[in-house]
Amino acid sequence: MQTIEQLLESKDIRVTAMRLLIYKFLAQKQIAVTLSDIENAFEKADRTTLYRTVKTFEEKGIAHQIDDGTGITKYALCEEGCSCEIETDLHLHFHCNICNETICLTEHKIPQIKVPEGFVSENVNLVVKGICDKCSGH
Amino acid sequence: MQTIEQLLESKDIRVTAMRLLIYKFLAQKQIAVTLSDIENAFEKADRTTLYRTVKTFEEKGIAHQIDDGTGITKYALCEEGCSCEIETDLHLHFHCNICNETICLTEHKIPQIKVPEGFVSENVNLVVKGICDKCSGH
DNA sequence: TCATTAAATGCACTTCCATTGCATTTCATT
DNA sequence: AATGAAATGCAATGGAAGTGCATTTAATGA
Repeated sequence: MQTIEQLLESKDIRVTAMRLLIYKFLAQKQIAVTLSDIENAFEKADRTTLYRTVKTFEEKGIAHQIDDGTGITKYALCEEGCSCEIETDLHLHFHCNICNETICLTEHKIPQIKVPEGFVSENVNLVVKGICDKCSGH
Repeated sequence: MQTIEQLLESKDIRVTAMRLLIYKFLAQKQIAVTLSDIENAFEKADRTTLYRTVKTFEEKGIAHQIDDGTGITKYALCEEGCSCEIETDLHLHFHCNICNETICLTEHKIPQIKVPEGFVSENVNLVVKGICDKCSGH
C-alpha cells in the first residue's frame, strides 16, 4: 500500500500541500465534483490553482473529466477499473436528476457500440440519467 | 405529406417567417448545429430570437439538444426514429474529432444499459467520438 | 547552507456561451 | 380597427473556462 505522496511521485506529479489536499478531497468524495465544488471546499486557494491542479491530475492519468450533460465539467479520481488513459475507453457515469450528483459506475461495462461504415470510434461517453439510489429511497 | 407550416401548427408552434427559416436551416443540415452556426446563417436576426426559437422547438418536441462533449450545446431536428420525447429515450450521436461535426445516428439503437439496484434510469446520453466517414476518407 | 532554476501559485483579465428583463413589434382574434 | 398575447430585438448579466504574468515555493547542485 502506497501513500498519496508515493502515488503522485510515481505519476510524475510534484507533491505540494495543495495537491495533497485536493487529492484527498477528491478521494473522499464518492461523486464527481465541479471546480466550484472544490473551490468551496478550499476557499483560501485560488481558482486557477485548483483548475490547474485537476488539469495536471488529468494529464498525468490519476483523474478524469466527466461530461454529464449539465454543461459543467466534473472531475473524479480514476479508480481500479478506470481505463481512461486507453483510447477506446468506455466511460459510464450516472447522473441523478434530483440531487444533481454524478457517480462513476466503473464496474459496469458498456457493450461495444457499432458505428456505420467509414466511421472510426475512438472514444465513447455514456451518461445514464435518472434517480440515484439515495434519492429513490431504496 | 405536410408542409412545414402544418407541422409547426400541429405541434402548437406559432408560424413566423423567422421560425420557418430556422426550421429549414436545421432540416437542410445533416449535422447538429450550435447557436453560433445558426447565428452566422442569419446575421440579420438577433441571437436571442434564435436562442428562443430553438428552445421552443425543443419544448414542443420537434428538435433536441445534443451535448457532444465539446462544451457547446448543439441542436438538431428530430427525425423519424427520434424518440427524445420519451422518457427512456436513447440518444446516439457521433462526434468527429477532426471536423468537429456531430451527427445523429438515429438508425443505430443502443442496447439497454443496466444500472445498479436502487438506481432508476430515465434517459441515456451516448456520444461516440472518433473520425467520421468524410474525414477517414472512406 | 546557499544559490540557481524550474515548477507551482495567485492575481487580474479576457472570452465565450447561456440566459434573462424589458421595451417594442408583430400576429391572431374579436 | 382594437385588443391582448406572443414574438422579436436590445442590453445586460452571470458563470465557467482559459491565459499571461508576476511572485512564491520547492528541488537541485555547488
